[in-house]
Order: sequence, then C-alpha cells, then structure tokens
Amino acid sequence: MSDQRATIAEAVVAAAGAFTAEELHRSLAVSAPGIGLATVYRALGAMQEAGSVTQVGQRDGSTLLARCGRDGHHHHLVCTSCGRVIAIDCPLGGSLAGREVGDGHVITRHEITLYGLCADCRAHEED
Amino acid sequence: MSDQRATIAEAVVAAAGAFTAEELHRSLAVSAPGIGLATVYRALGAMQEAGSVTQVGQRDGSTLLARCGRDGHHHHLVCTSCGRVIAIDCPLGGSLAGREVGDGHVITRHEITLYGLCADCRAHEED
DNA sequence: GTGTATGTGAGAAGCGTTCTCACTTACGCC
DNA sequence: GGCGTAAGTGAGAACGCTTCTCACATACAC
Ligand SMILES: [Mn+2]
Ligand SMILES: [Mn+2]
Ligand SMILES: [Zn+2]
Ligand SMILES: [Zn+2]
Repeated sequence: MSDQRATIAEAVVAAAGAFTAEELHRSLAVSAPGIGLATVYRALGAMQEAGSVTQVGQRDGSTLLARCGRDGHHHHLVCTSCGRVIAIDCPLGGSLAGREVGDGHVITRHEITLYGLCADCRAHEED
Repeated sequence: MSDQRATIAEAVVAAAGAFTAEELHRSLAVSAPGIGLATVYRALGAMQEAGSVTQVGQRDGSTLLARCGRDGHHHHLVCTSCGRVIAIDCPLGGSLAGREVGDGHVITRHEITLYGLCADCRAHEED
C-alpha cells in the first residue's frame, strides 16, 4: 500500500461521519498536501470494494461516504446535522428477501436510510 | 400550460414505469420532435414540485423518475427489468417518525426503495 | 397597445467523477 | 547489480448529467 493510500485511510478513520470525496481531499490538503483528487477517488473506490467504506446517500450533487466495516445485512442512520453515521439492523428483519409483495413482485434488494438528529446534536440544539 | 408541457405530461403518463429525463426526451423525439431537452427538465421539475412525478432512484449517472400521484407517506417498488413502479405502504408503519433508535438518534425522515422483478417479468424469464 | 410574467430552444456553462498520460515506485527474477 | 512488469500517482483533460444564459415567443392585465 502506498503512502498516499495509508494517509487517506487514516483520514477516513479520523472523519466524524459521512463525507464527500472533495471534503476528504480538503482535509488532506491541511495535513498532507500534494495528494491528488484522483488519488482520493481511487483510494475510496478501492475501500468501497474492500468493504470498509460505504455509500450512505447524496448531498447536493455529491456522493456521501462513510467508514463502515460491519458485515452482514444492515443499514445506516445518518445525523443530518453532524453527519455521524450509525449502523443499524435491517428494520424489515430481512423478511422481504425472496418474498412476494404487491401484485406478485419478488423483492431481490432494498435500500433503507434513516435520517435524523443524533443525541449530541439534539442536546446542542435546545430550541 | 404550454403545448410542450402538455405533450411532456402525456409522455409521462404513457411511460411504463421509471424513466430518465433523456429517455423521455428521446421518446418525444419520435412523436413530437422539436421539444428541447431543457424544456423536458423544466417540465419534469415542475411536476416533481406539483407532486405528480417522483424520484425513484438512480441508474448509472442519471436520476430515475416515475409518475406517482399517490399522496400520504409511501414508498416505491421498482422492477429492475422493465422499470415498472408500484407504490407501497411504508413497511415501517410510520412508526419511526419522532422515535428514538440506536443511541438516542431521533428519526425525522427515511428513504426506502424495494427492487425486484414484477410478476410479468418473472413469467417471461422462465430460466 | 404596452407592460409584465412565464415558457421555449439552442448552446454554453457547471460540477462531480473518471480517464489519459507521463512518470515513479515496488517487487520478482536472474 | 540490471531488468521487466505491475501498480500507483498527479495534473489536467474529458465525460455526462443537469442547470443556466440569452434572445425570442406567447399569454394575460390594465
Ligand atoms: Mn454499514
Ligand atoms: Mn409515490
Ligand atoms: Zn449529530
Ligand atoms: Zn417488470
């Protein structure tokens, strides 16, 4: 593994929650300048394939990523204020796989993402 | 309402299921040539605001849209073969709204999309 | 009529992402 | 050591979807 990829992997671990490729690149510009944006994209792509980084939504036009090493079927809960990401069990209990719903439609896959405010952000709001 | 928007609205109704803006524009090129792609985007945007068209996912880089006039909280079930879209009740029963999950995270919103094969596509597969 | 608001088509622009290319680095093999 | 190959890198160009700009058209209000 190259020095750049190691640095990028550290930045991913240091990230509080969800981030975009450009945000990660900006954070690297401070601590480890000189790493190209294309390299960040390549490293994040490799981590997605390896399973340590997952796509958790979109913000504006950009893909939101987050570190998530959990394996097995699960989903994510994203704080819309601070970006914190929490892995959660599938609220459907995996019960839909191969099941028929509606008018004979057989479900092969599903996407679920929950959004809200984490405990910390709620405490800091006091509105 | 302009002639163009009426034509685009008809094409949306005629569409079998999910479609991209470009696909709709291509279908118009046959029956009603001369309508600009920007006009299609503008009309689809207006229909989204009006609530008659909804975003049901992404395919490659493009936004997938579908006609859906149903109101109230619901989600969608998309056939990955023919694009047919079926509205479904929220499988969470709306139970999550305002509820705490995980470590005190309060859910304000969620996204659910189911994918699979509709009855027709399953019948035509016989593999 | 005159003004104002809204819509239109063509192409330019924007923007996130991927690709190209020349270059470097790491490693296996002899 | 020399040498070949594979993988990674940075800069910028290219790409593709979407939005914007601009000149023009149409519709309604007064
Ligand atoms: Mn995860
Ligand atoms: Mn719907
Ligand atoms: Zn938070
Ligand atoms: Zn189908």
